[in-house]
Amino acid sequence: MAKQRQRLSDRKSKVTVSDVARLAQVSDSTVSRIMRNHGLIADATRTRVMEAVRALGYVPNRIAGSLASLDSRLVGVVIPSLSNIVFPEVLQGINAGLAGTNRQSVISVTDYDLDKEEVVVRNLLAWQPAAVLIAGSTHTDATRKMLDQSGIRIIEFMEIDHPPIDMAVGLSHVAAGAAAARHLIARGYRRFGYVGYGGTSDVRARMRYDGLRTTLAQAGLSLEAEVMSDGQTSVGKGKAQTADLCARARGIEVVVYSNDDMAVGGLFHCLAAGIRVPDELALFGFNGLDIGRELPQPLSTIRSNRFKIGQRAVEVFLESPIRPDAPGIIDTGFEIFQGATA
Amino acid sequence: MAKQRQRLSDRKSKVTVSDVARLAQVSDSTVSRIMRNHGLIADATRTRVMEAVRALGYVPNRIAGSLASLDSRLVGVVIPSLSNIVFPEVLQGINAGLAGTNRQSVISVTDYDLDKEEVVVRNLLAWQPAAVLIAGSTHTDATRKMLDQSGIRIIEFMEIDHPPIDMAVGLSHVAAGAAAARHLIARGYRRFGYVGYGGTSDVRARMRYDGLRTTLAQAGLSLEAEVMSDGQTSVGKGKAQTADLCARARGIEVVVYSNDDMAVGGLFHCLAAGIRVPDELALFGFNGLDIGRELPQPLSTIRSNRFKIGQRAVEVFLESPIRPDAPGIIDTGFEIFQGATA
DNA sequence: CCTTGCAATGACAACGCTATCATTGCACTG
DNA sequence: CAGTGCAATGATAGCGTTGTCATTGCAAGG
Repeated sequence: MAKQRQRLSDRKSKVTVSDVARLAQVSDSTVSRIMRNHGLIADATRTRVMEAVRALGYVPNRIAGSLASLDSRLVGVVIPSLSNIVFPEVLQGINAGLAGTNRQSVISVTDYDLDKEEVVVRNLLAWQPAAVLIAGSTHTDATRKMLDQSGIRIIEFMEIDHPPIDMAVGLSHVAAGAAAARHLIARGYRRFGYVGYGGTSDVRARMRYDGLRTTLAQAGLSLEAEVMSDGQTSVGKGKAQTADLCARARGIEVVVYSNDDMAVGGLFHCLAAGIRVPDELALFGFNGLDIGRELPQPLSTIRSNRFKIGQRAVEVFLESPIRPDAPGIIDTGFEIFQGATA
Repeated sequence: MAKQRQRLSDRKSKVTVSDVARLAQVSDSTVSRIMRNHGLIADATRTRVMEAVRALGYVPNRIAGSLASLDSRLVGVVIPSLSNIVFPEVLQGINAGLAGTNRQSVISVTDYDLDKEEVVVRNLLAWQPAAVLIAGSTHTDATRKMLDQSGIRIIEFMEIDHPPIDMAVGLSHVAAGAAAARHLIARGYRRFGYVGYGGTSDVRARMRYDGLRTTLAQAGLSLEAEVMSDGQTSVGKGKAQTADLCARARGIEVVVYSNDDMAVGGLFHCLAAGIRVPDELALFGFNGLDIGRELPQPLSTIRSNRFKIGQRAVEVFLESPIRPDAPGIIDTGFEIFQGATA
């Protein structure tokens, strides 16, 4: 005779398939099939079972289901930040792509910390996701190895400047920085300043910066003044750092910003300080945020398409859930927005 | 002799506890204990097992673990939107509260749609979360029933104007609307306009609106002009609707906005149209977003503390993971920010 | 009336881990 | 040196589903 130990003394009185099956006078299998809409079921049976489901308030346990079917229906998403609006925008694209699918996203935030990213990825993989969508291509070796060995689809989004583990969806930030330089040079600017944030932690901002500098150098130009700060982007920092730059440097014609938040702050400084934009000082951002377009003078910037990046990343997975032999890259591009500040 | 069917022909060659145990010459139990840091383990054994873990690249399967321990370590989070920056801010607070815990958040978005919320909640509960943090107190009956019957902690955040299922953490939006009215009346304004979004879908914006109107009415005043729009908040809408309102209404002294996004748009309109703020037209927002503070004139508004709301919501759960007998309310308050636009 | 074929349902072993109880071995104690 | 206590480890039955195979019952066909 079996021991029948009480596994957990305070067992939650959870309703299980068996409870439903008993009430509806069918087997567990039938209930399971009905809940999953899978296989042939007589109408009468379906009705009877659904009544039992409602009567008992049965909610299938996806944890057990995932274990049994070896399919969690989860898509892991790793982003560096929630306070930088671009990532919620990507998440919207991801959710849009996932809508109508039976898959669900699980989001983790790394705070731009690669060690934290490693922890976060390990925890994510423990949930046996069908794919991982992760921002950027810069990871610790251990992270990269885990992602690679998982065998599932790994979509690295936002940037395509580095060789991906599996697939990269985004834009070239080096190219974007270079394009900004060429555009501004073509518009006659020669004396450049730079205002940025994130120091070394925001790799993509850094790549744009590098692209900008390199292209300026090729034209015999340079950044005559820069003000960088640590931590998160903010309009406030953009404002303060622009004030700082104006105080320090003479004769700067145009300031390039790491992104639109900072640039908006720059414009606010100019408005408050009575600096005429773009005549006295021109401003150029990056991202093409909505707010930039609504400013009294539309912000000159480069538009990236975050929503599309998220959506496209999901599509890649949905179109081929199995990792292909060779890595690939999808360039979602970018677009210079003329605006009125540069 | 057992049948030993091959469950899944294409079995992923996953590494399991047993593989690790075999390599390290210990039992499954010991590996499990080591992975969970639970129970007494000899140093030598721990080292040997961890080596095996590394050698095999073992990642514990939390789905199996959750099923066995009947604890998913998940906290479900339901929010209406990602594009309204306030919700990512709450998420940050939630993540902050969860940091250092072994719990993980799972986020679902409803797009301000109560039917979608019902689906989303059902899917969330299927993952057997230890708690659900959900924005707002307005749900379908079915949603409310599911949440209630789950027996787990249900923290409704953002608003405390309705009786909660279990616990509500946030502020009274009716009171905030009323406070705005009193503040502006005290500052001498008599002729009010309103610019809002979300129609009926953003219940909290609606409550602020109601609080405002009621209090104005008590003072014998009313909203002389209003412009409402559907869908998501945006600076652009605030700008356009303010232009609209200015074109339509004469003699309005102050415009109250459903929130800061819209108000910032309003200020941009005034800047572009040469309307002097607050002399010709005063503006008053809601939320206390960072950007409002950095404007050339700081936006007059009411600060709510989204980060704190998220953090507090998590704390409630962590402090008592079991649902108490009686519902409760935690008022995180709000604060009028004088600013320079009203 | 006996096959065939198929729609409908049932039985039961996985899935990978952990809670529980059982066992081992060794340092002390008296 | 038997007895005691405890640190360390092992064995195993679930956890609630689902995939697979088996079975049932009934209509159609000869």
